[in-house]
Amino acid sequence: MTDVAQRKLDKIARRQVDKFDARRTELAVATLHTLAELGYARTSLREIAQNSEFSHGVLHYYFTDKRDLIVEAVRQYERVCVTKYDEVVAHATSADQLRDEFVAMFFGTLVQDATLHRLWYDLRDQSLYEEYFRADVLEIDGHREDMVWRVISRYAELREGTPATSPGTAYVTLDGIFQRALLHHFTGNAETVASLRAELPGVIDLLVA
Amino acid sequence: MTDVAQRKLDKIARRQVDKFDARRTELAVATLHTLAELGYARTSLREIAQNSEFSHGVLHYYFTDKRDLIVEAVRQYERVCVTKYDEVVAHATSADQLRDEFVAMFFGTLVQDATLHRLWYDLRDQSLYEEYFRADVLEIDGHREDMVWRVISRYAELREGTPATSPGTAYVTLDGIFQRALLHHFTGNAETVASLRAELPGVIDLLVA
DNA sequence: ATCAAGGCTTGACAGTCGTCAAGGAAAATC
DNA sequence: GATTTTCCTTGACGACTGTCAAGCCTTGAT
Repeated sequence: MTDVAQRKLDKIARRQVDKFDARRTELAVATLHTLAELGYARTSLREIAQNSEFSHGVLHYYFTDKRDLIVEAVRQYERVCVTKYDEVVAHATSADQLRDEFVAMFFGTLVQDATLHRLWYDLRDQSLYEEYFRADVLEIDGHREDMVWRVISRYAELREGTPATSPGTAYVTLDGIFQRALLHHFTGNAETVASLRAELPGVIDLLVA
Repeated sequence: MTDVAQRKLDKIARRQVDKFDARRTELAVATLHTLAELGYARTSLREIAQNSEFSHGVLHYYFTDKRDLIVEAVRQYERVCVTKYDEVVAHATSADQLRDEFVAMFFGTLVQDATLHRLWYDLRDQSLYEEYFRADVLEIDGHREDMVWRVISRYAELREGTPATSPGTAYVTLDGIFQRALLHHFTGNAETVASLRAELPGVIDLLVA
């Protein structure tokens, strides 16, 4: 086989692989939405397929089994959710501005992406029962911690102070507030969410005092 | 019917009710253990029955359906887990003692009752998907917050200071640390758990500074 | 134009689920 | 001791699950 022919075949192969991967992520996204809507416990392959434009059989063409599919959906989640606050950090010129915009985005995504956040906590806890995607969960959790730390350390910088806690503690504190706000958001308990929002600036200050 | 006969009947009726309730809680406890072991997603009625001394049919004699059973199991969890730290608070005579014993019990129950704690987070998140036991979850969450607040406010008292946050913020901070420690405990990541333990006293001080 | 390969649908499989009815065993009542 | 009531088991039902094989349709290569 000539070099030219070889290169041509490679190109074709690559195109096929690209197409294959594109379909995989397409189906992984459909899976993510289904999971966010129904939760891990009640998500079935047929339900996932109904949220895509294909039939249920196709899932076993692109994925070896359900686990493979869910792992891919989890990784898809990661791509969506771990750089949320970076633009806020990037263009904030004062501490107050950073804090206010962070709070706004914090509660903005809480409402806007509520089902997706609900899913994250579901998946993180499921990983305590089934090991198969725990590594991915830990990786995402680390990225979330990094994301929070970029905000807090930048805020300390603008305040000309230093963080009062480790990155891990800062993360779990803000994440705990987020979880609680999410619970009361789904309960329809708007005033509790509002009071959490009112408290958040003070907590941030506590983390850098 | 004479008064005596009436009272006798009442007594019998009460005994039957007591017996009925005793069986109910017995089965609810079996349900709780099954849930802790398998998680909400994979817990079936037949599996629950196998963790009791009865067959699967009996569950529909004492409970109207699966939801009824799970609600009762959730309430059973509440009875177990929301007074853990009260004895520590009661007999601590110095701030340092209270803090040290709290930390010890915090990480003691983390390891000892790990599967039960894992279940709590599972149930709390499931209540975001299905509303039927959300009220119970909110009630338990409130009791956990109260429990933490009894510790923190007493600690502040012994330190002759005042809490630096609201009860809610204090709770979610400690709970966030607990969740993270639980995750790394199940992962087998002992050094991360140890470093969270080393950090905890500092966080407590931060909450009352 | 023919043929092979890839992409997708359909339908079936074995297993599990919650639910419930029929009936046996045990206990309480008379 | 006989009879009614309570308690529990067994087995079945329809629905739903993940998985997979058979085959159709489309696409691209020759």
